[in-house]
Amino acid sequence: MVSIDEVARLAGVSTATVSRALSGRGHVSPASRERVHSAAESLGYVVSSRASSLASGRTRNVGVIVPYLDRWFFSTVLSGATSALMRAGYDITLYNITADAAVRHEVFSTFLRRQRVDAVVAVSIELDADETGQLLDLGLPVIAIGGPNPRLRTLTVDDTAVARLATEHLLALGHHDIAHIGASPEFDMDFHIPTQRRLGFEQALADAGIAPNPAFLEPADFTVDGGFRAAKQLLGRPGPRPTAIFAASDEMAIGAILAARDLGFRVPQDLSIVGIDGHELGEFFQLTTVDQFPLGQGERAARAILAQLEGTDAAPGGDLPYELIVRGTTARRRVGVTSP
Amino acid sequence: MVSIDEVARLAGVSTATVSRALSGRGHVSPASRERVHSAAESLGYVVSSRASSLASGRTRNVGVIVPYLDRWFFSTVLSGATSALMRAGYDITLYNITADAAVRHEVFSTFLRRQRVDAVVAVSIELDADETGQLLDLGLPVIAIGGPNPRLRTLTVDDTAVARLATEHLLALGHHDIAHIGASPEFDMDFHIPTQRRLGFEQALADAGIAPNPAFLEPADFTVDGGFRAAKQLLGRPGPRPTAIFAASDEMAIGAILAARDLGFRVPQDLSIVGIDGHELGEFFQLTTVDQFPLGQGERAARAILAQLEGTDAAPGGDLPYELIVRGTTARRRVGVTSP
DNA sequence: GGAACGGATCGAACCGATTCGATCCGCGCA
DNA sequence: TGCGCGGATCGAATCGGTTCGATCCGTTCC
Repeated sequence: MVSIDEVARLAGVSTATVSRALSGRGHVSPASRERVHSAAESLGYVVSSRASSLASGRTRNVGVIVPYLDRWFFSTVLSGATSALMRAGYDITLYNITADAAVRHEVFSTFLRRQRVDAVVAVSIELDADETGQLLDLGLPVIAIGGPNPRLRTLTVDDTAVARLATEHLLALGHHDIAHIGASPEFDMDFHIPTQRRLGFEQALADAGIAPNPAFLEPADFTVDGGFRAAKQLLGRPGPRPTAIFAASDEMAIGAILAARDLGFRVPQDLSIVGIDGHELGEFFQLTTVDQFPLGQGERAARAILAQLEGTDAAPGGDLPYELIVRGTTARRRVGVTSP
Repeated sequence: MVSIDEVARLAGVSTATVSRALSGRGHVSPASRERVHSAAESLGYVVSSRASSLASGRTRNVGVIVPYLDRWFFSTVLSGATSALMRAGYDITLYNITADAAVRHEVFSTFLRRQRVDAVVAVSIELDADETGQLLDLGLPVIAIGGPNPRLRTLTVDDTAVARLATEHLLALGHHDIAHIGASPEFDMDFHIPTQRRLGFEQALADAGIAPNPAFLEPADFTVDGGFRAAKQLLGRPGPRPTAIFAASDEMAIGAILAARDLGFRVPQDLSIVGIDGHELGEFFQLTTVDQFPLGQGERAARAILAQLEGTDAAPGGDLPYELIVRGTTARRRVGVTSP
């Protein structure tokens, strides 16, 4: 490997000047700068991050913690974050916290403390008090996407408002008998998002003066299959039947569409369905949804971290955008034909 | 941050001994080892990878290059690789080569040369000669998953054999009129996998003495939507109609299932459909497929790299497993009812 | 009993950059 | 002409570990 000394020799300057010329810090005459750059180029020299980070304390590397890699939502956020960071010249070190509690603990107690990263982005992770503390202890810029955490700088979407928006869309179309596929009320403590979405749903109903029907609350696990099963229950069960379904994720909404078709219900004529997320398959299924732009979430997190790192810190975290995308799975309630 | 000197002082030994005790290299008496470990623990000391890697040349970090993050197949391979590497105590630095040619070039010419990684795993990337050369120049262990590359150690599945297996499954069920959704013959040079799969398809037909029907070759882009459109063409067009479809990916196969339903064809009674990959939704759609265990691919790549890094290099790359999973979307051809 | 051996330990050189403080020099101004 | 100032540059200290070579010492074996 080429070292800075060879570049210095070839350019006829000291290593100090090479360092300043290449990093852009401190004064270097245009002539020297040019000589250094062409010497570096002709030798194929790239600054060793090992040495550079030891001496300067900067790594040009951002740690990203994700709970799942093989789920569409998370990998999309990650994709947005990585491309923005790489464009800025940063490397990304990936910490995949999947399932295994031992690994998860190790990440916070060891991996992150190796001084390998300049900053940390935590994507949609429910951090407990210990983990939050360990993150803070690093003394680095930290951004958490998702779930509010008062001790951390966060980028959050208002999950309750999102759910309310989806529900209000159905209400505006004349639906009263609206079912929800998502969190079971007992799940409350563990994971915030499903619960927030259920609360938003209930708020919207309450605002419209509609009493919640417990039979219209069907728990599911946020997968297509889960949505499919839940919808089959809602539609197949004897007794009153909803005219619309609000699913807490697009995957579940897609499952619900397929279940409805299976049972002979036409969407949206017989049943309206709305989801949340902005899933890549939403377009294909003509799914009405509240998009929360996961790619954009990753990019915003990256920009926020970069702003902190470069010192031009303007944005103090903030709210993430969302938007109702009306496509083909929702329609006005058909009066008089609804409940056969 | 705690440094090695503090640990040495607390344990009453030299920094050299601390280093040997914690890394497990060289001789340290059990007593000293114990004192060092408990000193380190009580101080919350973690070896600085900056300093350690500069001094030793080892980073405990593996670079992983992926072409897409937001596609199921790649993120699943990545997930398998990361969890295996993290379990072994390695960090993962992620290089996402998506689209942008400038970034892609930068990765090979700069990012990877920063001496940040001990080894590189390239996931399903078609590397050109330059890129292969740059990878080799790093002088590090490199493993490529996917596409054969004579200059690199690779882990590959025999794409032609996989496609042949899928096709032979349909043949064995009595189908003669089999369509293929996948690569167009003109695409040949760019990307190997679609072409290999088409060739396997054609080989299997030839072996069975069936002349290929150009009208039964429908190009598509490996997405659900692409498979959907392709199947609509195949099934809706006037003229002879296939009794079975072999799609070159599960996503396209799922699109084909939905298209068939749309048009009123029953799967598998009227139409058999088989895919490739082992997609997470395969189970839900009861899709018959040739699974290639992407999670396992990532794990195997990780193990191969670890073996090279730890010196216990036994496995010289090799072939990846695949397996026909017969579920509900394929059945015997219904004699006499096939072509209305 | 002494040489040979090998485990335990230490001091110090070293990895390859960054950056502080010092020196040098040209220029403007009194 | 002399002085002060600031840009350009350099030497050397520094970052925090790892590891080489040397020292020390208790065993084993002639």
